[in-house]
Amino acid sequence: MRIGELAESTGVDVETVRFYEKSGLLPLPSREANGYRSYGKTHLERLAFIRHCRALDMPLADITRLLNFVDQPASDCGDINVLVDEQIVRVKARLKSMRALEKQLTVLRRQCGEPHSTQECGILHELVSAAHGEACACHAGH
Amino acid sequence: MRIGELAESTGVDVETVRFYEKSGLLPLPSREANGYRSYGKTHLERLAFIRHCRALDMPLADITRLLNFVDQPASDCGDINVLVDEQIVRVKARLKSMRALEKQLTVLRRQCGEPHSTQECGILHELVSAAHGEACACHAGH
DNA sequence: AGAAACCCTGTAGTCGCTACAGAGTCAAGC
DNA sequence: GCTTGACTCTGTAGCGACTACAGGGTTTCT
Repeated sequence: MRIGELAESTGVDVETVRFYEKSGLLPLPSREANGYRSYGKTHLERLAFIRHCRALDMPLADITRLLNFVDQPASDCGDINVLVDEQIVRVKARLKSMRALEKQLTVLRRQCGEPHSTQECGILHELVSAAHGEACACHAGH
Repeated sequence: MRIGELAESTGVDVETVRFYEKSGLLPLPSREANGYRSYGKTHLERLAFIRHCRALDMPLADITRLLNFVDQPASDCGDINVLVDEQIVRVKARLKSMRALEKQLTVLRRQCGEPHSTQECGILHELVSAAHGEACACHAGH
């Protein structure tokens, strides 16, 4: 299988496949006589694994560690739990701040219904008031 | 006011202040005889404005546009609404995918309660099954 | 006087790709 | 046989928003 086919069947960009190889996530494939990369089933599975982890927003460094576990079936899996737990903590934290962010933005958006001169724009007024150290509606309630 | 004081009173890193200057967000300050940057109240307010916008996760390019509006008080503010609306759309979309992500991760985490051999780890099993194109619990229900 | 804390410029690193530039290879159509 | 187009190769640079030096100069405190 050439790189284009591998990329196609995993929904990954060709450049990204080469990037994963360079980053050490994908093992070096064998080469055809012309120098083209030649992939097998194991590469396909490994790439699918990587994409699945990426869909869970795991950093590549963590995926590397997971792949090491996959390659050593006899090792203890305790660190895998830790790794997933850390990821959950990260996501939860981001989620919390995103929720606050959404609220702040909608409050801010309400400051200006109809377009008018910038001078009277409630949104800008809000943003500028922060610059004066005043309380602003969008960041008022923590 | 020197750069350290400015950074301190806005909660911004000194390097970040210089970065904002280089990016054209902060106007060039005057310099002391020794070459040190010298800031005034306007810089302080502008920097606070920038940080407030960044707290709303706006890209620097959008903040630049907002600052242009601030500098032209007579202009129409219609584009400001558009800008904020776009930001809200971005945040809502990210929020949605983050929520799905959290769910997927907690499902995944449940696959492995107690540490044991990697071979039997439910988490790895889930992740690997995706590599075989099978349905996985964490990405099962869309 | 000497050390710590500040300031300067400029460059490189982070993360996970993405987008070239410039070249070689291959299959199909005319 | 020759061109066109699609594929592949390597290597490097760019994104966004910083962060972290390296290698110097200046100020401030003791």
